Amino acid sequence: MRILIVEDEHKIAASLKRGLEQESYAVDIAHTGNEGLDFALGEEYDIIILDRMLPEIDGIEICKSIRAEKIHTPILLLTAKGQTHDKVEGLNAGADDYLVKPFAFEELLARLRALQRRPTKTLATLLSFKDLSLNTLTFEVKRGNKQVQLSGKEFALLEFLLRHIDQTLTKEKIISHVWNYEADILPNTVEVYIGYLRNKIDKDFDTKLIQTVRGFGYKLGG
Amino acid sequence: MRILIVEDEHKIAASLKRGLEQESYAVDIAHTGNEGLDFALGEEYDIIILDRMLPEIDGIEICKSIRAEKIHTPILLLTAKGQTHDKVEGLNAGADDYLVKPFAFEELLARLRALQRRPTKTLATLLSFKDLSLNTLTFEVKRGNKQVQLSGKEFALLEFLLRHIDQTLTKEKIISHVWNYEADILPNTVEVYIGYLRNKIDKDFDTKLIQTVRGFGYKLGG
DNA sequence: GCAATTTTTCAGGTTATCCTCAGGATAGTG
DNA sequence: CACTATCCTGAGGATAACCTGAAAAATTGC
Repeated sequence: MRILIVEDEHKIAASLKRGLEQESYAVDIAHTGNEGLDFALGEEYDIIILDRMLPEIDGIEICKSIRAEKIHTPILLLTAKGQTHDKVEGLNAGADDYLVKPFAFEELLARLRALQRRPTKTLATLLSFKDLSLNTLTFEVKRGNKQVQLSGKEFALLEFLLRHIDQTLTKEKIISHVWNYEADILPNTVEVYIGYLRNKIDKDFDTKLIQTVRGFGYKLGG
Repeated sequence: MRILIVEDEHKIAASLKRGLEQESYAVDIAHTGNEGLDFALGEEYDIIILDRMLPEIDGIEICKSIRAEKIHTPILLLTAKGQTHDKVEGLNAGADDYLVKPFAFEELLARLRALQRRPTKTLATLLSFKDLSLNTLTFEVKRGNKQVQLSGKEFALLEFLLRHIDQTLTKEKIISHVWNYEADILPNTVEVYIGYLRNKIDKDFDTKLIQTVRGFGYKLGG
């Protein structure tokens, strides 16, 4: 189990590290927010312990940044105040649990164990068809063994196609599931996006997966 | 994937929307129960997130109303209290899952993914007569075990015939149902399309399914 | 605030589909 | 059988569906 601690007070950080290593965790320490973010993005941790109050950046911001990078590692937020207001803010920012300072070390251990029990990693949904695959957790898309880079809308459209493999989907249906209410989208926009997907997914391959069913819509097939 | 959020607290709703859009969901927001019900009945959603406590109507009531309209979209109920009593009530009303506020955003994501993994109830869409079948969801048409490729109008005409199996349909009736009102269509056009259908459906088979009732119209029979 | 990316619209070319027409086939009637 | 209303069908122009390059509009990142 690998743990990252982001905490500016050196003494506290060091004592946590010692205690956790005693429990056979592998511990890294970052003393500033930026450093912490670098570690979190660069290495793979099983849990991140994040202080709410940091010199440069707010812990909440770090938390948001980590989530924005699609990293779903469980985050435990440490905070000096115990107001529920703070708690809600932290949870909304993407933290998984929340501990008020000062705390008993045993309490921390218990929370860490609870976070580890959480089945977050098993939740990845893998959608696939033939040699095309899409991971809704990591946003990775592959055709064959080649990684494909998609934009947000392209991804959403492909996900919708993959969730309805044996159906022919009309442009209207696609619009109503991939776009929201206030988006007023022309059918042609769907055609354009299908074109983009074809360029990225079908262009370099012999078997074309995205099929046009003239008069009805589109479907995955081949 | 399209999500409806019914939540009266604007801040929470907005922050959820932002977070979910980051995850490539298409999100609509309703701030009152009535508005939420309108959205749920009028649009197609893949998931509905429903706050338990709403100003006008109780979330539970919205939930019941949605189910009463035969809409089987997965519903996730948000509630401030964590009493099991509430939980049971929510699930009885037709909710599929249940989350206590405040919650970690990651937790919400996990629940949503779980709800999406459920097999969606697809309503029966198969029209058939003898060994002829038509699927309105996939737009597939089969005669015997042979797939038949129809154009849009041909499909619409055959669907109309299949929905009125015992009736003899006049050309006028066919025109007014298969074409739209302002379309000014000659009766001969129907004859032409009946011909197209016969070529694709009856030509290679001994028993002819499309019958002419001279002076009155056409019907499926044989 | 500016550059880069993404989203959306627009205008064009291409092609299957749609629809009409005209002439031929067929069924019903006297 | 002849006559007529009705139906069938091959041919072809009009139409609408689809694709695509490019540019406008919106969004994001620095």
